[in-house]
Parts: sequence; C-alpha cells; structure tokens
Amino acid sequence: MINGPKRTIISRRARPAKEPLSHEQIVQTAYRLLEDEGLPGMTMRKIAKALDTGPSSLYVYVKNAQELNAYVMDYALGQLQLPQEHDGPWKTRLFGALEAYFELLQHRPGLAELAVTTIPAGVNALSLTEYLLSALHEAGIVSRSAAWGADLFMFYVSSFLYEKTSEARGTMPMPLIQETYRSADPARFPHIARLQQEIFSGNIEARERFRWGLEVILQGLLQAKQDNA
Amino acid sequence: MINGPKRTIISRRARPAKEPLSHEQIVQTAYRLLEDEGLPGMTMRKIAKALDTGPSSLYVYVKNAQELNAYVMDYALGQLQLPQEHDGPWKTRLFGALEAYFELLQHRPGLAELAVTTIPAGVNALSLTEYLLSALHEAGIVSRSAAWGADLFMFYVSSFLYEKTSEARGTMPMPLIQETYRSADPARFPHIARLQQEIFSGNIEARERFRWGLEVILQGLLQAKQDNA
DNA sequence: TATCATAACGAACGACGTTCGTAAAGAACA
DNA sequence: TGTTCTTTACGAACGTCGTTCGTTATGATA
Repeated sequence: MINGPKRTIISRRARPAKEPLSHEQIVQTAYRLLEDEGLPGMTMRKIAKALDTGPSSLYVYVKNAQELNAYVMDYALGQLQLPQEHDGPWKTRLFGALEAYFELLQHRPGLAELAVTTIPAGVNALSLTEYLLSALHEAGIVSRSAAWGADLFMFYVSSFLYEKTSEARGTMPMPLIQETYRSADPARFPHIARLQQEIFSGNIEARERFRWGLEVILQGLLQAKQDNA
Repeated sequence: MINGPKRTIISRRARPAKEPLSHEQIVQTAYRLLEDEGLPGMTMRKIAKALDTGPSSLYVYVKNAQELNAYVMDYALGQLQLPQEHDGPWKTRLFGALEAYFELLQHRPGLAELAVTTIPAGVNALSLTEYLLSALHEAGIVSRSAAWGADLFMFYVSSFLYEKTSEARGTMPMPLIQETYRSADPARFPHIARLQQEIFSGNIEARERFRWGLEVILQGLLQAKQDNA
C-alpha cells in the first residue's frame, strides 16, 4: 500500500520510555497511599496513577489486589520497632511488642482494617510472631498454648483497633450504636442498662482498655499452662 | 401542540403496579442471598433484582449498604437459639451461647466476614450481650470486667471464624501461608520452626481450638476479678 | 375533586478489579 | 551486527459495584 516517507513508527504510548517498575516500588507506593489517604486511597488504579502508569501494569508483579494487600501488610509490619531482645523481663517485652503493634495500627488510617482482613505472609510477620513466641517461652508458656496464644494476642490487637477506628472511618455512626444501648428497655435488658457507662467505657482512655485485654489474655494463658500440658 | 387521540399516558415503567417493599422484606431477602451465595451475593443490585425492582428503590428504606449490613447482621443474630436461662450452671450457659454464635457464623458463608466488619445495632445484638452479661454476673464477674469481657468474647468468636473461613472464601491461599512458615529459617526463627505443628494445629478440630480460647479468656477474666475491683 | 408527601424506578455517574491484545525493550543467539 | 524470543508496559475495554437524580405513579388528606 501507499506509505508515508519512511514508515516512522509512531508510538501509541503517551510517553517514550519509563524506568521500569518493581515489586518493591509498588508495595512502597501502596503503603504510602495507605498512610496518606487510608484504605480507600489504596486501589490498583490509584497506585498505578501514583506510579504514572496504568492499572494493568501492576499485574506483572502482583497476582491480584488481595495479594498486594498481604504484601503491604507485611511491609507495614517491617516498620515495627520491637524492644531489644533480652531487654527487661519477658512481660515488658511481650506487652512492649504488642503496644508497638497497637500504635502502628493506630496511627496509620486503614491499616487496622487491612490487618483484620488479610493474613500477612512475609518475613516481618514471622519476626513479630517469633518475638512473641520468645517472650511467651520465657514466661513458661510453651507448645500449643504459646502458638495459639501468640495468634490470640495478634487477633486482639487488630480487632481492638479495627473497632476503635471504625468511627473515624465513618463505617458505623457511633452515636447511633450508643443510642441503641442507651434506649435499651431496662426491664428486658437489666444488665445492659446497669452497665451503660462501662460498655462505652466512660472517660477511660482506649489505651487502658487495651492494656486490660492484654492482662486478661496473659493471665488466661498462664492459668491454662497450669491446668493441662 | 398537536396531540394524539387522547394523550393516553404511556407508563414508562415496565410493570403496572407492585406490592410495596418494606424494610423487613429487604433485610430478609438480603439475608437469604447471604445464606445462598455468601457475601458477594448480597449486593444492593442483587437484592433489588431478587425483589424484582431496581437498586434505587432500596434507598427509601435503607440509608446505604453499610447500614443494611448492620440490619442483616442483627437479623442473623435473631436466628440464635440461646440456652434457656437458669438452665444449668453459668459456665454451661456462657459457653453454650458462644458456641451457638460460633455455629451460626460457621454455617452461613460470609456471615463471619459480616460480623467482623459491622457492629450490629439492634435488639438481637442486645439480647446476646444481655445473655452474656447475665452469665458473667452469675460467675461473679461484674462491672467493667463484665462489660469489656462480653465484648472480648464476641470479638473472639467472629475473629476466629473469619480467619477459619478465609480459606473457603479464597481470600488467602492457605497453603501459601503455611509454606511461608514451613520455609522459615530455623536459625532466625527457632520458635516458629519448633512450633510448626502447633501453629497449624495439626489434626486438631477447629472446635477444640475455639473452646481453648474461650477457656483462656474466661480464666483471665476470673483472675482479673481477683486482682482489682 | 384537588393537593401533596411518599414510594417506585429508569438512567446515569464515577469508581472498582481484572483481562486482553499489542507494542516496546532487552537478552540470547547467530 | 542482525534476528529471534521472552519479558515488561499499557491503552482499551468488560462487567461489577454503590449511589444520585429527575420523573412518574400512588394513596391519603384537605
């Protein structure tokens, strides 16, 4: 057919070339978006846009969004500053690690939700687990109790903060829930009526309630140690 | 302007009339879809289709999807068969109620995910809470410990089942996670390497592990009762 | 019979995750 | 140096989602 001068290939791409992407770059960008805009800001499309590319480009390095979530979660755990090993008694280390996790989830909007809905698979998740197991071991909690106990502790942290941040996320109108309990018929729900203040924890700092839960679980674990193997 | 014969108004609606919708009808339909197809089956559009209408029609009775989730969750709690009050010792009633909750979440695909991500606001949630508070009261666990303890128990149930059903939902490829732990460097992660079997709980029934957690939390609560007020 | 608030609903908007076909880039090899 | 082939990049599109808007029907009230 009739050709132009030399058949100069006109690139259909908008930009001529680009430094290549990478797995790590994608995860870091996703995490930064999560920090800045919360979970709604961390979508495949927005990550791609932040990297100045299209969403389909990400699928070379990541199987799907769910998998990326797991990587981001593990990357976030990498930010954890765990207390030095052999630094103070085991309880200080145990609670110190869990409180560090607490603060991490608290200060990154949307990270708590991510923690609840994805199981992080990566070396940083292993590090946290190992750290907890180590402290529990020193406490004399071993084997099954230790393995399940570490899981229970981590569940507790993420669940606690997921609920705590649900108001900030606008997920649930907290006043409406409070109203449901407040208007509960004292005849049908006498205990609820009596425990109003405690349920919504009066003026108590969230940190105190969190700490209370840690104590409860720990005491339970120590108790279970005595009961059976 | 020039008119046709009589300006017969041609309805733009496909159907001439319909029996009206209702809040309850919508919630029930949503719950049925949740039972049949899991959480992905319970979308505004699919609920509307099941009711033979359009999605916008639902917004007369429900503010948004999130609110509908809360109603559906509470409706699901209404299906709970709690042990008779004053039927057996308090521990039997306490664990009986929590295990009934356990089974409810276990048998309805997607309900565990719903339980984790929404705070049910309704009379059925109140009933469950009241029931737990009553049993805890009889155990001598009162006030702050009772209020927070009931919450902790319910968290535990939904978190436990959310993780347990995450494989069935295809959310996380369980073998991949297991592989992460199995291939953990024994030098860096000695405790993890040693506790392989316990972490993935060998051949242990999920029910047994669940029950273990209930015991731990309960023992912790009983212990905390002695320690402070 | 006229008025008016409520309910129903079609259409559309803007987001989402993901897939597909194709173009560019770079490595391997001749 | 020239050719082949695998990997990476990416525009376009598909189907889905929640939600909003404007309009029409409905049924109670005046």
